Amino acid sequence: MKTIDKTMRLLSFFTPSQPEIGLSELARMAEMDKATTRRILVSLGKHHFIEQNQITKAYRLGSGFLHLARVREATTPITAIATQTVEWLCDCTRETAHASVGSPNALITIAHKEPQRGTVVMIDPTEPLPFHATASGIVFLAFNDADLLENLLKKPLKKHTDHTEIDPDAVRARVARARRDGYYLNEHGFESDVAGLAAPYLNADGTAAGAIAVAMPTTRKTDEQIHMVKQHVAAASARITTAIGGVVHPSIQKLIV
Amino acid sequence: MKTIDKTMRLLSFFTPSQPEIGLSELARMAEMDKATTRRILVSLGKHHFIEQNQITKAYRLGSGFLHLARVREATTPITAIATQTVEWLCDCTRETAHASVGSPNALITIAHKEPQRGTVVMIDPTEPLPFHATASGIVFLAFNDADLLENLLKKPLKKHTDHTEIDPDAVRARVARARRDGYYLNEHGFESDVAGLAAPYLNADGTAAGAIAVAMPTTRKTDEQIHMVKQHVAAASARITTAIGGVVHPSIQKLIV
DNA sequence: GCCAACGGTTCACTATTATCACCATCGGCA
DNA sequence: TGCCGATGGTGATAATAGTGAACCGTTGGC
Repeated sequence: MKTIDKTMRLLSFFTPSQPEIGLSELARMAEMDKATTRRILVSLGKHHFIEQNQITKAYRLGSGFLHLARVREATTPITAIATQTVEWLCDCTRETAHASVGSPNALITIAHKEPQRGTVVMIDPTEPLPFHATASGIVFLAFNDADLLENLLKKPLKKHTDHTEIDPDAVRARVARARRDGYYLNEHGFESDVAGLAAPYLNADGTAAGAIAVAMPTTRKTDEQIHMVKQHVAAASARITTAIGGVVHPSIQKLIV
Repeated sequence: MKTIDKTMRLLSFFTPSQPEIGLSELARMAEMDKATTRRILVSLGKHHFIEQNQITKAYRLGSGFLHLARVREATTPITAIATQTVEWLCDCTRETAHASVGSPNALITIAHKEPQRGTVVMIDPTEPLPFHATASGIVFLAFNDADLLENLLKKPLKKHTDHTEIDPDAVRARVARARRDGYYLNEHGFESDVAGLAAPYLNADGTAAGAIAVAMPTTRKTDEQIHMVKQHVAAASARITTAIGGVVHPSIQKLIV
């Protein structure tokens, strides 16, 4: 079904930071012919999945997704569950908590909460989380098809801080460790002086649907703190997994007291 | 792009009341071959737009829509605007207010609020609003392609109450009146003893994106009440239209004091 | 007033997708 | 028990669909 693959590929280029894209630019990004690109966009437009800015002629996502997201949420209320769980996690750990779902190129934040205290990590919920540079990304890769990881490593990885790991083999090792441990602790990978501890939540088929994580200043990173956060993140992960009909992975189960 | 048409057609059968559908049933509903249906579903699944219940083997919408809906909302924050405006409308009129967006077969509620008082109309936000039986539906049809109306009238219309209008010509007349007036007042069409007054909000190209409405018990329907509600609904409509980059239609503009 | 880039379109060419007949499996029912 | 009719799922050929280089008209910068 190559037509569908191309269609979905096109959709994946629309992001919060680039929500409107012109025809030529989109064709270039997707490495497709302009004519093909346009035909797909027009087709999607007929079904309200794409709209066009009448002035700039740029294309943007349509209202159809609003509708389907509501239907999806009616079946599997992941946003609702995640919001609750993130609140609980933030209250327990007194650190910033956030949950995200997978998309082709990154994780998208669906819920977040910062605690009431002096120094906290602030999160921009519209910013996609790159797989290789975040704890959430590593655990997501660890509990997904190996193809996703390998496709990611084909292209050179972006350095978000001086400490971002961009060596493919090192990333593979991190993913392997996350798979073994059921969680991952990442430091300075996405933002300097921030440590993230994440665990995935799983679909019924055992693949990761997304990840839940705690982000804290590295200055507060002690063994006791990590131990405490790890247990709470694992519990939060298990809670969401169960709620969406998944089976909690043994490596996560054993982290919970 | 027939493949895309078929794909989107399949997606349109997933509704809050029927969020999981088996292969044979879906193929029958869409009047497609089982093999074709399955290939499309598998393709969508690869991109996380469809998931399968491992036990019942039924298909449901995937998490991809969550992500795209967030991107869409980042561009055109219609849900956020609608939520605010519905609150304002409810507070002003002291009646139930709700906003909805168009989908292929009905309108989907994206925001609603009931006022604090004795007798109010209660709304189930998961229930799709049929075009022909609601004030919102009539105004949505009035400010959309005539094809949508004609396709709807091809099939026999469903009677939701004893008073639901199901005669095609009568529905055409109602739509024409809504187009002329910029609003529509519907009584007993969807629920007995409820009157709905709706106005559309428009995209930049002049077509309706959705509708905003007030629902009240028919017992409170007086000329002054209707007049007051009409003005507020028109103002709310104009507010949303402007916020999403549309141009307020003259017939709606003239309703605003 | 040129050039380069844009959005959009065309039509000969070529690839993809549909269909039917098929299989394995499940759950009732006698 | 074994049959029936339903389900999910599959594969090879026939039929239909999608592709893309080259094109047009416009816009905006230099």
